[in-house]
Amino acid sequence: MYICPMYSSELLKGTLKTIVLNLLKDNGRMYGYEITQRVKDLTGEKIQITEGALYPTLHALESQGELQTEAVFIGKRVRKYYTLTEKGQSTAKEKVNELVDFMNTMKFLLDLEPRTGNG
Amino acid sequence: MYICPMYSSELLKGTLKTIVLNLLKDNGRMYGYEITQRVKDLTGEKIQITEGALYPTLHALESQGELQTEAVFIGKRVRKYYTLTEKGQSTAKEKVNELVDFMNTMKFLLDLEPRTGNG
DNA sequence: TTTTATACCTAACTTTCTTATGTAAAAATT
DNA sequence: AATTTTTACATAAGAAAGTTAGGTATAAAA
Repeated sequence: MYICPMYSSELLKGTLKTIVLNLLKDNGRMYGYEITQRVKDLTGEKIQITEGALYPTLHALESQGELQTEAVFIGKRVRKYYTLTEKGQSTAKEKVNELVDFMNTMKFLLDLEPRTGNG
Repeated sequence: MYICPMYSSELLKGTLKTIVLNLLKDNGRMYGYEITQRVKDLTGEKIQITEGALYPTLHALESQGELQTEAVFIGKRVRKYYTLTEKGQSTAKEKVNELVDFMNTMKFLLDLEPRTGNG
């Protein structure tokens, strides 16, 4: 039986806010549980955001003015939708750029794109 | 005046061991201070490994049997050279593969390589 | 002679997760 | 109808892996 190879969780550290902001940038509005499922689905369960990590992060982003919430009743239950504020939209772009730049630097450092001698 | 844009340090978390193991794989043997300088030079100071992070990491890798040391006197000072053990060599490969896989997954998740419809 | 660079080290603290736990409604299963 | 699973929110203790700050001491440069 095949066990899905999740990444050692240290790698995820520092990327959670970026993932959340970027998902909201692309999807308009989402609620917490939806975010965990979307990430799980998109990555084939390789990346699984835990609720213990996500909810505090959402609250922090909201208190920093990056996100705003909208409570919607689904039957008797409340579902909290999050959307980016204007500040959140620019932060999302910055964070994604920073992460991409970091990953490019890392790939170079790991010598995965060796110079071919014509540079 | 231009300030060098270092990455927010959370991103580095979880990648330090991989960087160290990979540098030793490519360079045969290195000492701690040399590693900090090499990374700084290779990345244009975008990634700076602090000694407070590096030395404990080197000690941990050694106690886990990934690295072995060789003390060399330079004048009156000791310099500690680290080399990969056999175990360290396979760990280095695994760690690099994992990090590359993770970065590919992240790039996909961030929708930087959108499907073109022919997959 | 004084400062900077080299070269090692540890410890308190912070950040950011994981793990565990709690609540409760809706849906699916037996 | 009763039980389990899924949905959906939340918090808190603890672990992991860094940063910041400090210490020691030699060699080189100013």
